[in-house]
Amino acid sequence: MRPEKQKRQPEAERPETMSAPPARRATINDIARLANVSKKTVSRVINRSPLVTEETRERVSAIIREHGYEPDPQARGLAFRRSFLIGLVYDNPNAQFVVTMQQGLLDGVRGSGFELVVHPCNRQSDTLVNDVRAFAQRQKLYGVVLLPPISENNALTAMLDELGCRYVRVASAVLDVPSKLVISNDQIGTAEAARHLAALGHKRIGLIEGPVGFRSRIERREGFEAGLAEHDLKLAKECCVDGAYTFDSGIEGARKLLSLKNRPTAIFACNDEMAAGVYQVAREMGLSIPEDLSIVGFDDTPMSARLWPPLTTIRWPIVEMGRSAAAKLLDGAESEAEVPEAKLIVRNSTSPPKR
Amino acid sequence: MRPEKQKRQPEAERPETMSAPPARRATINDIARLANVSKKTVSRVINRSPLVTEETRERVSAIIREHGYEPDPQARGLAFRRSFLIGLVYDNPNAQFVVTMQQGLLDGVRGSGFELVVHPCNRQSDTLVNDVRAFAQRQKLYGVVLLPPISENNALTAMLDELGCRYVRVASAVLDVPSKLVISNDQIGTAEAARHLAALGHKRIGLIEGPVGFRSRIERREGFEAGLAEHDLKLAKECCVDGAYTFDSGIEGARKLLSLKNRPTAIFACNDEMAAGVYQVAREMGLSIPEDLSIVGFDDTPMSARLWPPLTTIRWPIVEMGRSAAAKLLDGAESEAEVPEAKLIVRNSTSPPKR
DNA sequence: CTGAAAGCGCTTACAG
DNA sequence: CTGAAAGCGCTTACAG
Repeated sequence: MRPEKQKRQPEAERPETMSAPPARRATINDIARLANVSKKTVSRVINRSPLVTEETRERVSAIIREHGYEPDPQARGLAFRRSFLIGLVYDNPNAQFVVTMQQGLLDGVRGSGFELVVHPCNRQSDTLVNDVRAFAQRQKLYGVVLLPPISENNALTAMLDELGCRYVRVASAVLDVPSKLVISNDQIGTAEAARHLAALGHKRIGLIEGPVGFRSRIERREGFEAGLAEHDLKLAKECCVDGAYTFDSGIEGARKLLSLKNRPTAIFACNDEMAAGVYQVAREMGLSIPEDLSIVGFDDTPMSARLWPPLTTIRWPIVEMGRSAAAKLLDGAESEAEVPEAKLIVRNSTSPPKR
Repeated sequence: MRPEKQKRQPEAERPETMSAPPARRATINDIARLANVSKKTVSRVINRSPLVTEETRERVSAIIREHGYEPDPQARGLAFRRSFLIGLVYDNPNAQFVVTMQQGLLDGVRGSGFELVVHPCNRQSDTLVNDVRAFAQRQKLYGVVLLPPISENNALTAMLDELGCRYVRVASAVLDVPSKLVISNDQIGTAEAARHLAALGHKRIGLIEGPVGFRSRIERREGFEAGLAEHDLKLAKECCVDGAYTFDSGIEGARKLLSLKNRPTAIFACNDEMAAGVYQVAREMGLSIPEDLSIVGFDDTPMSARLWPPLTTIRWPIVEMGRSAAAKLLDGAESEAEVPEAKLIVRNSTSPPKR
């Protein structure tokens, strides 16, 4: 609360070039008067109530259009006891993912009168649930979109249920009912990556996993193993190392894998950042990519195409997932927006193993 | 408007696990009753009006705290004829910049009760101004933050003035009064980059510029030339090529520069994306970095450190700029938040020229 | 199918 | 310094 601020020098802030205050916008009362109906009837038209004769609806609609009337979301929200705001709650270090998701959500929300309010937060914080509760409660959010990994937090969704606040989770596994879930199907992409490497002839393959506690860690690994299994390949125990979806953890993981006596001819890093770390270690060790080492990432960030050689990686349909999340929030389960599958983008970081 | 949606199966959406509806939150009336004052007095306390005795203020504040009362921003907004929402209006392809800026803005807004509503838009669209007007008007935005390059659009700010909607522009040049401007001082960073290259002994230096029409194009170039001038160096005409802040434009620019008969020993690309394009061309041509070609970028995106060799680039204080923008919007000109200067991050893409 | 009254939770403008 | 009344622009619950 910093409300006194707006009272300070209220005139001084008005630049001299400022023209007369803008004409008052039409309200529901204006429309009602002009249409010769009660405001309640205008309200019914706004809210698409069936309890209006076609003729009345036409007349009122015409006047609404004519005057460019738009109902005030604030007033409407106050009466509805619910705002027209959608909260985007996330704790994701991947800026590209967040911005792309925002774009998809905004796509899905376009023309609906809803707005997107961003709310980054800290997964580690022990006030996380209370923070989000305060946010949802204070703004009387219409709904919330939860991005991974905090979309996996059931304490969060339990709190939202308690509040009666809708939500949609974007997640890599079936963590909820379909109407509250947009699933990323990481397995499909990682299985394809595994098939690709196997088809190239790689037998000994390294895996740098996501962080423990992230659902995507499990999904990506399982998909990858399933893909290998189709080629009767298995991941050697020593060829699996932990990662944290960070560049540094990719470096660390690659060091471990590439210092193995029998070192892998290919490495699948569970995201592009870690794959970039593998590049770095390969360079330090004088291994050339892909001749000495094939590398596959996950995300298809812009960076992946800037690396040298350009990285083979998995692209997932983030924009479409965002659109779908918005649709589920606004329209409920009824709208099953199409979300294409993740797919492998083959570039130049993969080739058959030497010899 | 899709208001009928929320009426459909209102019960069905309530999961069975859902506990009783949450206790009604305290309102101004509850506090007034409990404190034995009128709601107007509570309102005065909320709004830090001086017209309340210290004793009354104490008593009311205690009850507010005790009940965890928070005034409803929607109701307050309706009465104030202004919301507590800040619009972030941008058309910037750099996801990292946008997310980092969001973070800074949110930092600056924290605890104030204001929220950030994202509104990406299209610079090219001829309905841009009307789109933003509708947005600001409909939501009765408290204020708007404009990111480059649309922060340079005076039609936009004129419209906002006309609406009486505060704004702060984030821009690379003095485009407005200080209270409405957070300046990025690109010149400081690019001058340093020039000095760095000159000090290394480069004489023939190439420049890949930003897109025509972007103010940062001019600023970055001028700073760079100023830095060179300190070492009595000048940019050869044929060594300046247009860019568009995209990877592809960096490739194109680098091709031109590196096919010059007397080719530059160093290239300054006006952002990291274009610098990545220069890497690519250098590789294609068999030039090694930095031995055959030194490269400097601008932005210090995470990618810049993943390139090989890691890119020397200019880091600007995006978070601090965001904080400053929020402070200016909320507190007015009075708060002159500190914004550090841009600075050169020297990595391994620069060295003295060969021979 | 339509509307008058009351209310959502605040603040304004006016008294005192 | 404090408060009763009216109002912000909508919707709810209730009549008819």
